[in-house]
This record gives sequence, C-alpha cells and structure tokens, in this order.
Amino acid sequence: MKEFTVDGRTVTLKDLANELGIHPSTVSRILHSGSDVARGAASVATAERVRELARKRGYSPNPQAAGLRTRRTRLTGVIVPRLSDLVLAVMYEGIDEAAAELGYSTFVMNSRDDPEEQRRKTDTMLARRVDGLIIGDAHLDGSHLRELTARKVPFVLMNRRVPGYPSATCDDVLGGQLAADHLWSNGHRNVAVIAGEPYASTAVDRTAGFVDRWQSLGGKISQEAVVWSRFDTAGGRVAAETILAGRNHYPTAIFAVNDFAAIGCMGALRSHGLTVGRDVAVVGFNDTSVASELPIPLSSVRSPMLKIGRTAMQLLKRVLDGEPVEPVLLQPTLCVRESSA
Amino acid sequence: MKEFTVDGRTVTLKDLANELGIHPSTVSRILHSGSDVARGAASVATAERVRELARKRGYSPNPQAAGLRTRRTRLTGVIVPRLSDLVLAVMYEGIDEAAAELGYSTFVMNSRDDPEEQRRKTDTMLARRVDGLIIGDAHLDGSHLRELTARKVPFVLMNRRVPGYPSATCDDVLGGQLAADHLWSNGHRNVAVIAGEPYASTAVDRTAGFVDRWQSLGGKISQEAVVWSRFDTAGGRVAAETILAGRNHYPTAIFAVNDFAAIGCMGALRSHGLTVGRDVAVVGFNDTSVASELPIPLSSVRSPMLKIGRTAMQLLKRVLDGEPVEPVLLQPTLCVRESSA
DNA sequence: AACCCCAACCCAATCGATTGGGTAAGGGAC
DNA sequence: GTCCCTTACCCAATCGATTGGGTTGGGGTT
Repeated sequence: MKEFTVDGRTVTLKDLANELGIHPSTVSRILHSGSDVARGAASVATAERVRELARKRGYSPNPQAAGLRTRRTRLTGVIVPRLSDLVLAVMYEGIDEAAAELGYSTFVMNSRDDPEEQRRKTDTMLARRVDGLIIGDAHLDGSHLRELTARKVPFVLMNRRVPGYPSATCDDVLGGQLAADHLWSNGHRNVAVIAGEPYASTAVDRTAGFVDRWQSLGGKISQEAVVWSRFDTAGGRVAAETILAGRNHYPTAIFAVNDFAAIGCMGALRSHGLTVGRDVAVVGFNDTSVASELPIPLSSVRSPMLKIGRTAMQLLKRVLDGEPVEPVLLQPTLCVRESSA
Repeated sequence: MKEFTVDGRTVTLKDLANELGIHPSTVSRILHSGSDVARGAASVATAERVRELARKRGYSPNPQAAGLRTRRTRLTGVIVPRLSDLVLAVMYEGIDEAAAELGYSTFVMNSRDDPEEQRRKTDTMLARRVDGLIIGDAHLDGSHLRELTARKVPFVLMNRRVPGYPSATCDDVLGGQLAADHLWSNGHRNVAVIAGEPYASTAVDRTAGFVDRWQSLGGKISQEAVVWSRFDTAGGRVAAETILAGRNHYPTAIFAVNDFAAIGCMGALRSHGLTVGRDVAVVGFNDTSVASELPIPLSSVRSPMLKIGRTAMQLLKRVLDGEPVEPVLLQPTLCVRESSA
C-alpha cells in the first residue's frame, strides 16, 4: 500500500528518519538487514520502532534512487520472437514467477526473429539499465550473442540453445526420439517431418533427434520428407501441402516440431480428404493447452515450458551473482492422443 | 550502442561535458531540445559538437537518474489475467508497439483474474514507480478500480470495460449482434451461448448483444441456453457438455464468446458424434490466428486486438498528459467460415 | 555615455537511497 | 585511573540528470 506524506509526496527514508529523530542512514541500514540488525547499526528497540513506522507509513523504497547509487536495477529484459506464441507466453509466465520470487521485475519485447529488431530491442533494454537479459530468440549462427558477450552483458538463453552459452531448454533431441519411437512402434514406416526454422535449435534438435532415431531403428527417411517451415499454423499448413504434393504416396505419419504447425498440418490433411489419426498420424511438440482440446486431440511431446522459464530466470540470477552456470536440459514426455493412436 | 569510458563505466553527461569543456547542464539542455536549441541554451555550433560527441561516445541517458529528478519513469504497468491467453498476448503486442513509439517501456504481470493478485501486482508495479497502469483484467464490480482512483493512480482499462472509467475495448455488444444476425439469417432458430465469466464485460456484452438481437429478431432463447464458462478450451468443452446434456434436442448453433471456448466446444460436439458446420454451427469471438487454420475453420467475430492494445497505450498517454479521455469502442467484423457456413 | 538586452553559458541544489568512515558514551580489563 | 572495545548512532559524499537562477561580454539604443 503506497502512502503519502501530508504534502502529497510518497514516503521517503528521510521522512521516516525525521519522524523518529534519527539519521536516514540508520533507517536504511535497519531496513536492509533482514530481521536481525546488521553490523550493530542500531539497537533492537530502535530497529523495531523503525520497522513499525515503515509499515505504518507504507514506506516503499524508491528503486530509481537505490539503483542510481548501487548500479543495480533488479530489472531483467526478456526477448522473445513473439509473445503471442503460446509457447513463449507460458515460458514468460515461468520467468515472471521466478523473477517475483527473486525480487526482480522484467521487461518483455518481441523481436519477430529479425536480427535487426533483436539488436534494437537489446539496446532499448540496456538503455533501461537492465541487470541482465534472457534471450528467447537465439539464432544458431550466434553473431548477436558474440556481440553481447563482447559488451559484457550478462545473459542466458531460453527455449533455444546455442553451444557455448548458458541456456535453459527442453531436451529437444530426446523429444524427437520419443516421437520417432512412438510412430515406429505403431507400425509407421513412411513418415515426414515438418521441421520448423533451420536457425532455431528447437527445430534442428527435434528434427535431428527424430531422424537419427528413425534411421537407427532401421527406417528410411528421404531429404524431401523433411520440410522446413514457419512455426505457426499457416506455416504448418504450407509445409503439409508440400509434403502431400511432392510424393506419389502419402506418408502415414507426420511429426511436426511444434503444435501450431501440427494444427495447420491437420487442416491441410483434412482439405485433402484425409482423416487425422486414421489415414495419417500426426504428432506435435510442446503439448500446449489446445492440443488436448482439439476436435481430434493431438499427440504431442510435452515440454516443461513453465519450468524452462523459471529455470532461465534462476540461471540468470546465478550469472548475475557471478556463479558459474552450465546449460540445463529439461526432460520432455510423450502424450499420446487420438491423432496418432 | 552502449559505450564505455576508459575506466569501464558507461558514458555520463558529465563525461561529455568534461571532454568539451562545458557544463553538464548545458549538455543536458542541448540534448533535450530536439534539434532546435531550446531557450538559447547554447550556440548552434556548440549544440552540434555536443550532439556529435554524444553520438560518437554512444551516450545514453540514465533513466534512473532522470526519473529520480523528474519524478517520471516513463514506465507503465500492464496487468492481464494471463499472458498465455492469446487475446491478451496480441493486445500486449499492440501496447508494446505504441509504448515504444511514445518512449515508454512496459511491465506485464498476470493476475489470473484473482482480486488478491490484482492488488499485489498493482502494488508491485507502483513500488517500481510506474507512471500509470493499463488494466486488462477489470471486473465489473470495480472495487479495485475505486481504490486506484482513490490513490490517484493514472490508469486506463483495456479489453474489458467498466462504466465510468476510460477504456479501449471492442464494441462487444455489436459483436454479439453480428453473430446473432449471421446465425438467424442462416436459418437457425434453436441456439445456445457459451457466455464466459460473468464478471467480465467482454462476456456480458457479447452475450447481451447476441441475446437482445436474437429476441428482437423474433427468436426465443431460454435461460438454460446461456451457459457461463471459463474462457479457455477446457471451459468451452465443459459448457458444451452442459448444453448437450441439458436438452432433449440439440441446438443447431452455438455462439461462444471466445475462440478458445469455441474450440473446446467443437471438441465436445465431435465427441457426441456431431459434425461441426453440418449438424451444429459454431461461431467464436476474436478471430485469433488459429481460428482460420483449424481442421474445420472457425467462424469468428474479429476484434481488432492489436489496435485495442495500441489504443489503450495511447489513451494512457493522454491521461498522463492530463488530457480528458473517453472510452473508445473499436469495431468488430464477422468472418464466416466452414464452421457455420 | 549610460542603459538595456540577449546570447551563451555556468552554478548549485535537488531527487532518494547507500555506504565508508567517523564519534560519543558506556563498560570491562588490568 | 587509563586504555581499549563495543554499541549505537551520525555525517557527508555519491550515483547522473534536471532546472531555477545567475553571470559575462558584446551589441544596439537613445
């Protein structure tokens, strides 16, 4: 509850100090020291009086002032391709939860996966003096990340990884393998992959995991059966059209590296008179909340999105504290539903 | 591009002033005055030298310091039920665009429509000294808003309106009418409504618009045909089950006040062996990006989500500038697709 | 010659919190 | 009694930008 002094300003340290007849610095030290009095800054009785008054007046420290002095804002920046991508939105919820617990606030910005925008947004965040960044739109080439490192900006990656940088991601290779195992054991031998954008590790790892496992199971999968695509529904539809157009006999199963691409794919299949689940199996990735509620519920590799976001924030905190950090891989699980049962 | 002085700190006004042998205040005035020199603060030549050096050194003003002095942070807070609700995510993109244009940055937080959380998040934002708030989770009872007004916090509503407060919303009553007109003219006479949460104006207005228009067209619609529900897919499924369970003959059309509820509804219909579009027409609301790409494309009342977000931010800016503002209603349009053709 | 004005600057206080370095009073050891 | 150590504080500089109020020197007026 923000309160005001008689003249309408918000309550400051000095106000509290004046009212109690002690020095602002003493008040500061008391309010800083958890519940024990730090470095003998004040007597227990005084500390109690100060805390009591602070509560009563609704004192809330001015972060501008504190940040100015301490050179830390407890602000973090989050950059994602788009927040209207459900996957990133959920991850952001995880970040936000963890940030609140750690006493940080966060800015989010969309880069639309455009390198130019990535730089611009990064600069905007740095101009705001964020303590660190969570990058959710890393491209595998990594030139942007090298710049950040050169500028000594603390950051961690989320969702997509790039070798050599700290990150919190799903074990996407494993996720691809789970999908391959599932389709193979259901008897499919002719499959295609809607692979996503080649600059994203999510797309590359999931596809690689799937293809490698498929081949080690003894399956064949041709070049043309792997179609790169955008990550959204429209992209999935286009990719599915390509798959259906380019071959004389349809695959019996399609693995899409993303639920929304899978949904677009299901739409295309239906347009071709094919029934999902009976004629063609479809497996998506992420198990977003729509997957289970679709008219034909979608099988999907569940990635722990909320956890990934939380982990990213916790990793960043450790980076900011100067601790060493390693990339973290979180485990996916397969959810089989009607689309591939 | 953030640059550093020799000793590793970021560049300050004083650094620039020292290097040019003039006073920091002069530099400040020059950099503040657009491209013309304000109030004769400096000669054109000096102004040019200052701007040139600022560019060269990559000077970027410290917002903490400026905010401390001016008591404005150019920060705004955005509170939404959940950012993983696609509708709110898109609106937030609109806010973010407009905020960037106006020189503001934004925090977003999720309240999950919980009054307790709304207060907590509001307080967190105010503790961060935001200049104003955009409230995307207003409840019709409005007690929280009365508090905000009492505390003299500048704010505007977005997505949901509450009479008496400035807001940027879709004309939801009109949206409901569009849906009613469409279904009526397609010959439907037995309809049901999945109405959403009764505390949200979106739900209430869309439902009222639909029901009132339906009745004025001469239709009948019973109490039990209007089912309140959560806004997500699961909520839509449950509501649809209620509709299908409670009646001896199924409605031939269902209007859901939200696309995700509509998707859940489509799932439930299919589970009952009904084909969407042939046996039962379904119309959603918002025209989110999935609607058109679903296996059975969903008819939906399109609301200008991005525009609503942009407008909300622009309204807030006007409030912050002390200008008078009125609620803004943005026009929806109907997109007819296979689910109700 | 006295006066005023304007351009082009400078000065210093201010915003609110933090922090390294005091200092005064009191108690205990020897 | 002297010395030292705590305890419980106070003091003042500092972070970086902003802003109301100077000051100076030159030119124009009358």
